[in-house]
Amino acid sequence: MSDVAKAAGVSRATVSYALRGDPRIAAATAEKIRQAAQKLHYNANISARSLRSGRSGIIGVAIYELDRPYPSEMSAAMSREIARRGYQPIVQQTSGSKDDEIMILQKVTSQLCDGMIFSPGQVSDEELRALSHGKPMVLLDDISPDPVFDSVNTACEDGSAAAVRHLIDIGCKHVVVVGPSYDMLLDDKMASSVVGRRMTGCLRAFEEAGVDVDASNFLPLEHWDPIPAREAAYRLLDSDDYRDADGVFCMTDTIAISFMRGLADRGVRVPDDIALVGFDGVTESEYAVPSLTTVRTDLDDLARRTLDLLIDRINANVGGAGIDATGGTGDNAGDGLAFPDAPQRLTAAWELVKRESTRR
Amino acid sequence: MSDVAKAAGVSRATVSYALRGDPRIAAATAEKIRQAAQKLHYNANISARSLRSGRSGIIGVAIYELDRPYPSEMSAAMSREIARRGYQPIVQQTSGSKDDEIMILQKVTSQLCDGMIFSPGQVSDEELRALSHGKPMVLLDDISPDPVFDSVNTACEDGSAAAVRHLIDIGCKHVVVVGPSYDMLLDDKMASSVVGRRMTGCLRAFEEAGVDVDASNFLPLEHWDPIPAREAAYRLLDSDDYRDADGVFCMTDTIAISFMRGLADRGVRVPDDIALVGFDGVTESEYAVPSLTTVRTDLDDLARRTLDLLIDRINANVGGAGIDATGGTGDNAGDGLAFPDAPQRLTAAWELVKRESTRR
DNA sequence: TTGTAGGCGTTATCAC
DNA sequence: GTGATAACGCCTACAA
Repeated sequence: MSDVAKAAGVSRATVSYALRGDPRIAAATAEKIRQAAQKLHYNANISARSLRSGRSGIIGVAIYELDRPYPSEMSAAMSREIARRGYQPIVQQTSGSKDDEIMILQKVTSQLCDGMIFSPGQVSDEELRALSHGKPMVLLDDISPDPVFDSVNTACEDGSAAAVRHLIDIGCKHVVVVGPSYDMLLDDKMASSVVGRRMTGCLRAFEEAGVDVDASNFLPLEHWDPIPAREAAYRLLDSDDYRDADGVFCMTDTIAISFMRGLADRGVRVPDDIALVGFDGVTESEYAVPSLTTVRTDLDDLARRTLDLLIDRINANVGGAGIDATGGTGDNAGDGLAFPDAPQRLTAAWELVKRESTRR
Repeated sequence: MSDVAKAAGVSRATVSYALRGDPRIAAATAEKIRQAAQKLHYNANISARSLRSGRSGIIGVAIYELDRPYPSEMSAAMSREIARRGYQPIVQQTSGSKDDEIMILQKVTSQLCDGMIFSPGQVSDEELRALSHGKPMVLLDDISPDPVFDSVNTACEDGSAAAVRHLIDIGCKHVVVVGPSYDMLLDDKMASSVVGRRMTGCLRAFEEAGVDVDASNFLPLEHWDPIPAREAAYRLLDSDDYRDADGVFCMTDTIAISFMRGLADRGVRVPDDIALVGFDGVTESEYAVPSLTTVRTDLDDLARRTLDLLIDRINANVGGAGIDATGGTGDNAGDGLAFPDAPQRLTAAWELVKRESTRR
């Protein structure tokens, strides 16, 4: 910074002001400084800035299973939206264990980032509050009963209901939901977990159609992974309970595609013998053979809503403008409106995309 | 840190030493300090550490198109391996433009990270050197003629040759390679680009089989994306040049799966009418119907080799041990061997996985 | 084996 | 509108 100051014939403080677009600096001076910085390949040191001001201009995304289509497409959408708002995105994988989630939050995200987007796996809301160090955080698909943070959710209930309704509409007599166990109905987490809310949606659709529901309408999956999902198809075909199943709703596209592969292993035709619906709307679902009907979450809308919330909180924290005065289109939803302190809870746009797997 | 020092009854310096496992501190003292830190939820501030020592304990992965299966599976593998070695992984998406790649390197990766793993799109090796600020970097699939950095590559030539050979072996009379254009042979970048090297492998296989090659053996693709790949299938079927094509090698699995979808749109059967081979070995390839024969890159091996190189360079930079004395299994390949200064160039393990798409 | 002191590159608070 | 100066929290000679 000293070098730039010298080259531009000003003091270091002036360089700092000019580079961050402080209006106090004369336009001509600022331009001269910017050019000097450019020529010297100068870039402000993030560590120093963060140490001194507590702001880094970085927003972090921490997500489970970066190698699966849905999380990776979601991270990509978040990254794009973060960059569009003049922040630097970083993505981190929370590979399952609770300790790992905690470590990521402690060691990098909460320290380095001005705000975080987190898809909680194991950590509770209360623990998160302690780990957040007071930094703004928006949670994804967090359904805890009394939320501590803003959150944006996928349309678990409505989406699942639409999926099951669609199967019934096309004439399925025995619809099976792959993922949750029937016993879950007894669970007190029905309202506070993603599975529970999706199951609730399914039940609503069954009820509206006048379908009586029992254990034979659910095929539980220990892990929502490709291998168990593929094997679940064998279980469906081998068990008497599901013998007349003619429609299946899988709780994620990845499950649906693996399940479909399992059906293909046994020569069962989709949609002729069994119709199939997924959830997420990953790219893959469009290119599968047959292409997969699915409840598509609008990831761009999800990202937009998430960042609306997060950036409002970040600005509320300091009561000022963003760190990068040059970058922003500055549409921080709701200018001038005081941001409410109570955690907000939004739902991303979605649609039922009808494709070959339910074409009859 | 002062609080921890007070709680443990030592000075701040002692806390710093103890927490990083400096052998000078007595084991009992160190333990006492660790417990105090734990109780107070103390974590060293990365910004301050990085500012003072130049080391952050973070390794960055910068990669193109985080929302595609191959890059996302690769990032996940890298993240796991980075964590396994006691560093914190962060992933960034370089969404295409050269400016974006530069910005990512300038603004965060090169500043914040002790080392970087980069899959270069538009930026030249020389530009990278300037942007790296002397920090170690390992490139992925960088084939520049005189490399500046270590790199780890996929088996472009051998893998492609194996793919084409396999198609010929199962009896294909007219093999078409989807991706590069025949004109590329005239290009001087044959040896220094991924496409070029994969094409070279194809040509070798053709030659070894005594097959004469012309433009009808190549179906060029403007962008290696699903939509153009799907349409490429229509082009193949509609053009007289490819009328008798009975085997297709696609340069990535994503292309192959989209291409296969295009064939299905026209009712062409795989493998009966046309056999198909992909490249990468993404999870999706195993669950496609029919499952896809592919040249699978061993991502764990790729990650291992990449981090062997990178961590050796990081340690050479400071001539010491890793930042986290507790974390490492410490198998930094080749103990005691002086690390050569010349850029290394390694190739990841791979295998041809034969599946239904070439079963005849 | 432990304590002391100075500085890493910024930004914020003052004067001017 | 600009310049001097003191922190931010940590690391590391060096002294004890």
